[in-house]
Amino acid sequence: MDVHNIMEKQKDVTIYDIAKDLNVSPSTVSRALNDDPTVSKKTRKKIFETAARMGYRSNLFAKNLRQQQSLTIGVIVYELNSSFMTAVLSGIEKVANEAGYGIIIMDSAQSAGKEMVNTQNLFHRRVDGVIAFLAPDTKEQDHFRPFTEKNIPVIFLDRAGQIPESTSIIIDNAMCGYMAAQHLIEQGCRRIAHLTSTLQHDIYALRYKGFRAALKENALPFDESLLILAPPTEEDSEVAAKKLMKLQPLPDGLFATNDLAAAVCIRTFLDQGIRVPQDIAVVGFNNDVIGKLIKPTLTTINYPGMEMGEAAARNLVSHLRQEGNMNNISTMTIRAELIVRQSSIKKG
Amino acid sequence: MDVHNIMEKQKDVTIYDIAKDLNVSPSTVSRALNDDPTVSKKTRKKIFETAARMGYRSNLFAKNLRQQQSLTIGVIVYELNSSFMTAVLSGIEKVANEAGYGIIIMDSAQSAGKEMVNTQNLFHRRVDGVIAFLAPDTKEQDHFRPFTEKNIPVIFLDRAGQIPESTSIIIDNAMCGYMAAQHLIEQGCRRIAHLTSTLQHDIYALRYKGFRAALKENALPFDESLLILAPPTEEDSEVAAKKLMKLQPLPDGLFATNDLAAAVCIRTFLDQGIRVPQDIAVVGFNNDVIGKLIKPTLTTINYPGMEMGEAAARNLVSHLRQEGNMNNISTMTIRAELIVRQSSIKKG
DNA sequence: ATGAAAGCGCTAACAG
DNA sequence: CTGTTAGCGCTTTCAT
Repeated sequence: MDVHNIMEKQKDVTIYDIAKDLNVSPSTVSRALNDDPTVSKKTRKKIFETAARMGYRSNLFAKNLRQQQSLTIGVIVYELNSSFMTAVLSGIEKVANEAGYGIIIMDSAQSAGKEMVNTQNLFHRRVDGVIAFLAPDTKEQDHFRPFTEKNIPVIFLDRAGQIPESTSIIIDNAMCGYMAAQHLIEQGCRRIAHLTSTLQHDIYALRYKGFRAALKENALPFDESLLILAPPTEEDSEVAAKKLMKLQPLPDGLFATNDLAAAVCIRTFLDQGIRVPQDIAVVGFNNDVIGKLIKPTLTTINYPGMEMGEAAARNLVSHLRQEGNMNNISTMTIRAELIVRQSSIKKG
Repeated sequence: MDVHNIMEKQKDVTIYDIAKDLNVSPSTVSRALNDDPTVSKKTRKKIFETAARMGYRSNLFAKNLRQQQSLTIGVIVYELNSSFMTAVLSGIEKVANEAGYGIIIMDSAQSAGKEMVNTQNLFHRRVDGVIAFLAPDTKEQDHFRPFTEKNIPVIFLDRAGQIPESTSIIIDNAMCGYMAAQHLIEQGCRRIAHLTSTLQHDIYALRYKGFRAALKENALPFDESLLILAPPTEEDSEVAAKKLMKLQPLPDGLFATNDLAAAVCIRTFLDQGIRVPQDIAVVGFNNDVIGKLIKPTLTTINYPGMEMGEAAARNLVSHLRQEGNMNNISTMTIRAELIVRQSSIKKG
């Protein structure tokens, strides 16, 4: 048996092989394969046939090396398992693919350190552009500098980037906070608690700001004990829920900036005999699938992932194509809306 | 010199630039940068300093072109938004990164067509190896042939691959089905329904087989009306739940092969006044986070994603390194276990 | 310990 | 419409 051949790497078919086989020049083969109209139909056809027959695959490395571009967009996310992220990703992919770009996804898994590694990785892979969700604990953004220094466009989603040359696509977080609070107030809530991750980050700070603004407009008091900070994990949210239940008097409303956190709170409340929405009305954030499965179903803010992804990719592609009509946008704001379900309805 | 270049794309620093700057040869620079011990400490140090100062980044395209390898593993998944997938991905990433490989993730979004595009894409990107979750509607696997023909190892997860040279990492689905049924029987269930996606696929067929085996062992009857087929989406699962509720007499147990489907069923049952677990005990599959948040909490089969991902990556890396000690494994089975929660407990 | 030179596979002037 | 040629940036013999 030919034991050796099994271990050996197959030699690849190149355009030279095709050229030799057909007695044409490599350039003609290259042109044909790239749909250059100057190649005659006849040779074109022959070339495609031979390429298929010989099992040719183009060598992206050589192509990229030569063309100084990778036709690839790097996407950095801070998590993968949320329907929001999935929606964003599919939006990006759709637009990018239509424009001839591939995407490569890197997950920072909630870690600023990993995010830094990912940016370096993408940089070395020479992506033509970057779409990034900053990790929750990312402070400064110098690790994106290498891109902007090389004129590689960077688009930030969700959290606005501080790099001047970059574009950010966000929602109006203050408005969302305002809507959530206003809705709870309309349902008769007078003592509304707020559960959020951290006020260090603008998205949460803004939601909180809008929330407070609504309270103020309605002349409702708010004391610091009603503000609970906890990462949106199952464990931390449960601890937060218990803190909420200890408040005297019990709040009659809760605005949580995360659906998972809201769901865990509702579960914990119900376990302790606190009724939702009768005793506490709850509003979440993100419109994750989970909100439709828990009892009561969860009122939430729809964070339009697909639209954001599409907007980001479209913007990036136009940057890359130097189309110029979108190049000077520094911030785009996507519309988000309140989805009312059972968890907040006190009034019929 | 061309003054216009200032506005144009930055020219990259190459090893030639470093070499010229230091009056050494490009080969020396290359060697130094790759930690070749034959380079003297002194020049080595100088080279690293100059590289950093000049903002050098190695050109992966040139390197890959030269070395005929990409140091990249392609990962194809059929969905992104499940905690199972996330766990698998992080397992893969951890092992791959430790071994010096990058990973590139492609989402087939439940579509065999997209899966085919993704395989071609990875093939052209010349990944050194592939880890794949087949899409639910993938029938034959010829699109993986190009890889095996070039001796590029392919590892299938979840669903066993049919390509002879490939390795598959799976769980014992029949055993899982058996465990689920056995548990329900022990809880006193006598008329157990089964909700699954399709019996076309071995994983579901095997779960069903194990389930039936347990019934038979306990001399319990099963008629075809108790078998409901539906894709594990929210909408389809709701339709399925309604079908289940129409059965006469009502089943007293349900084994669903997906946690989301199980959750939707429970919600629908409760909405109609059917109690869980008292009237129907429910067991799901996957151990998604959702199972801990719904009321009652969901008994399920823990599908150990992280372990599967690690096993897959470890196996692949050893293939690539020709270590030989794992090369002839065709199937690895990972242990899965039953996690008992409220939705199935009829007996204290 | 270092250098010279060739070549990985491709594309893009330029020349017919 | 097609061919010739040079070179993208890197690694790797082979030579010194």
